[in-house]
Amino acid sequence: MILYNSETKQKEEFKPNNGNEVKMYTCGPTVYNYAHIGNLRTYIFEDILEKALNYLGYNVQRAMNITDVGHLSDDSDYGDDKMVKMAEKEHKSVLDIAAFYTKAFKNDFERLNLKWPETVLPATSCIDTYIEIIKNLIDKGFAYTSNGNVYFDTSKLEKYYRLTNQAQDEMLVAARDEVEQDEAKRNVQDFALWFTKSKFENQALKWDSPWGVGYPGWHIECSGISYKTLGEYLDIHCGGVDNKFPHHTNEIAQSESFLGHHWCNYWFHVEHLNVKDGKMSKSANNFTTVQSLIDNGYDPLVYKFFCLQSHYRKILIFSYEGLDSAQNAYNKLINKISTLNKNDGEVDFEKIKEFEDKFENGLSNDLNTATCITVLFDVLKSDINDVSKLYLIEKFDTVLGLSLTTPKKSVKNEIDEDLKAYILNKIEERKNAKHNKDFATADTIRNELLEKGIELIDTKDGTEFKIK
RNA sequence: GGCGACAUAGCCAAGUGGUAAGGCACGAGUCUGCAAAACUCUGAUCCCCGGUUCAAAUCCGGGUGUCGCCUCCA
Repeated sequence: MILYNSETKQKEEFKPNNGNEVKMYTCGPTVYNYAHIGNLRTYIFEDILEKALNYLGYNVQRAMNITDVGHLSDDSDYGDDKMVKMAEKEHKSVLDIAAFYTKAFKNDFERLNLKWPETVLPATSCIDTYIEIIKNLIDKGFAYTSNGNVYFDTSKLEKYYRLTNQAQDEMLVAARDEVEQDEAKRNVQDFALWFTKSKFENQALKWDSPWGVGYPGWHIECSGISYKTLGEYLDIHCGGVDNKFPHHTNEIAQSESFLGHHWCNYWFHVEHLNVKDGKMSKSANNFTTVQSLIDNGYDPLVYKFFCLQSHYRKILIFSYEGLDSAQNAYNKLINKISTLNKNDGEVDFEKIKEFEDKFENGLSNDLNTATCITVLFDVLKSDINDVSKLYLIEKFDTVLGLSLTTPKKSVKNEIDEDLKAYILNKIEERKNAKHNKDFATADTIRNELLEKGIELIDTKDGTEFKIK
């Protein structure tokens, strides 16, 4: 499998450290609010990556954190911790808030057919590990205490900027107005490992530590959870592009200084979902959630399909127009698949090979899901038998997770008998009207039903109906 | 100010040196009493300028434009 590695900035042949065993870490959410579909784009592709690796014969061990402590306020840098702020607003404890939004996040995973990683740990469950790492970093001289906090000393590294080409003296310090410079740091790019004092005094959760009662810095949690659950060597680390700097850069600094060797071989970053004028974000208040998609009548899988038609390293612009287009395509696909005959013979393993190859090549070529989707259409258009088509589509769907062969139960089977009798009665009435060339009455019946959300479809073998 | 990404038909989008996948929409046709659905057909020389090459959307240089990051973000 060829994967683009953000650290080397090129596509590379993927080789795990240990045979077919892949250790994969994915940065999780801060659970102070619902995830929006832009956040979810990253998790969609991480899920595809994991399933593609499985498809290609690897065993994947995957871990993810849930950040339930120590994050700043809203998207500006003022005020209180995000978690604290939301807790106050909703009159609940910080941990209640975290539990609530973790559950919501998990629910989004289910609705998008994403596999929940085997290991998911809240940041607050690994405080001991952070303390162990920080102690070690201080002992080795990579960290220092100042004004009550513990900071990582970036000047001790040969190369600090690993995922970005920025040169230190060319960086603007506090590029955004709201960001204040912390005078306690020795170097401007140093970052906190442990806080006992900060501008956010009302931190709700605090723990005892060798440096006083306080809470961990943001970056240490991923290093800690990754070390605790996956060990000293990581094959792939994933996240959104915005995390390249400072988050992932700092993770590398901490982890490698602590471990004493190179840590992670491949960095997988997913580009952002934008709206027309820029990125989708909670602060810009231009975000859409899975629930709001559902409320607007869209199947969440339509959004997933929308994402898979483009590449994960390209910005994707979200619009309802684009989503409608994806919805049409997805519905046609599902409908067509549902008409395939399950009993028309045996799978023709000779003929399906070319499609399997094309699909596999798509996955192997830096996760080119767009060509994988194209293979779906190719299969349906080809002249292989239906059983072979179904075999392929089911196989491909183990990676794509689009519920291609298991669409929701036909509404037709679930409606109550009275309604069904009523509709069949109307169809009969219309049939008679048509027979008598009374097309006005026939059309009236059709329109009446349509207003009630019942669509009539005339076929050679008579009239069928569909409830919207 | 620095770093980086992107620019392909009306829209989304693949393509990484050999004469442009796919999807949506539009239009035409078949079918139909009409319509819907379904099926068939139809469209681009790849932002601009210059260079390398037998050959470039694909490589190099210079523009233009859009977006992102520079300690909150997926």
